[in-house]
Amino acid sequence: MESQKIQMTLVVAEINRVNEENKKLMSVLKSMNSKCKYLQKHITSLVQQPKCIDENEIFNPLCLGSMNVDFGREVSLQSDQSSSCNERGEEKEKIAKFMDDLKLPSKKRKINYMQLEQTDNEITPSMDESPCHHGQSPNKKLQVPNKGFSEQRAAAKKRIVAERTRSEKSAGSDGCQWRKYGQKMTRNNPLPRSYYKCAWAPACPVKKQVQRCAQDPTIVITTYEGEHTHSVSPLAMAVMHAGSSNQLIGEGMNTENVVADNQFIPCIATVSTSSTFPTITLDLTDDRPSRPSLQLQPPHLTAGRFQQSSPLSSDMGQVSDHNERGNYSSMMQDYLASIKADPNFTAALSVAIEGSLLEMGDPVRGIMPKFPPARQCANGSSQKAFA
DNA sequence: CGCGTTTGACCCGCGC
DNA sequence: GCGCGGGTCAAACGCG
Ligand SMILES: [Zn+2]
Repeated sequence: MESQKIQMTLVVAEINRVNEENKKLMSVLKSMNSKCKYLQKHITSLVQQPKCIDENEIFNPLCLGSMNVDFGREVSLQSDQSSSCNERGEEKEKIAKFMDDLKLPSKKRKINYMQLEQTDNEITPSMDESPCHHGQSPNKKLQVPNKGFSEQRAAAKKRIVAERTRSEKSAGSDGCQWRKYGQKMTRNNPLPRSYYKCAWAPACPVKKQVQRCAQDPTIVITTYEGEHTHSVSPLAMAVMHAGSSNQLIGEGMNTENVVADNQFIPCIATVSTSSTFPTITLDLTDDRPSRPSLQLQPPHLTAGRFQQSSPLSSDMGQVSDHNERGNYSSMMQDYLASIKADPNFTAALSVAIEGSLLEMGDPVRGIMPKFPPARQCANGSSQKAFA
């Protein structure tokens, strides 16, 4: 009898706790919905504006602010509405001044700008030179010559997202499985750069580069390139699409300027068009204590669906936070990240979730996105798998 | 022994 | 044409 009473108390407490969480979730969903609406409205208005890029436009970095935003379909963002095409002379001067401010070797200031189309944009990492601000320096490799536009444009179809994280905050693991295939010392950074390929599917073209910041080795800059050819975990999705799903905070002379206000993913995505190409940098180094760090290791990993020895285990992988694995909080973050990654899905999901939250106790079970099965990379030589 | 990582070699594009 | 630098390859290595 006494034990039943205790059990009853526990159950009531649990119900209360779940109710509280439900309330929190409801408010989060509402806020996310309003943000989604705002973003979509914003995008719609931007898309309706006439493009200021024409076929002959070579030097107009302000127009290069147009970026690839993947909201299920690809749309274009003109990141600076105020800069019209009529002001190019003035803007050119600004750019020249900015480049001077960068104190780069003269050869590196020689920039060729490729034209960009709505679905044809490249978001570059500028992780070389890697100062601890959001990388803005032009990268030699990323300079695109005027010649060979078709090739460059084909290459530009690759989506590139740069992510800046603190290593001690689960920065390296992002819900995807990676195999390291190279490491290089780079000219402008005493710390090596690591090269990873997606190991979930042999044919998946996605690569990522990981480099620690020279001035603050705890900061890791991760650059993702390409789109997964397979379904990925919501976390990977969130990272790969975070440039569009996170609100943007501007810096530099031509950035999308929206105050970041995200309680669940402490990420500031910076879209910088001050350098050669627009850059999306996801700043996960935010230390605001009230905001839990992004749990980049999805909860399903705790069920042993991944190999213990992640490819990241030797370097960046040591940052995975085992203490919080599998707890409810991280699950919620994963879940929210996945929702944020797909705004089109958000509205429909939120209605369904809203209903289910009112009826059910568990707000998460049954609505987690489907994962691909963990793949053992056991098909012979790891190198040959990508030959 | 299998698998992932390491690391020197190689390739390629670019600037001079 | 040459040198430099970044990216990739692949044999060697190490770990479980
Ligand atoms: Zn992949």
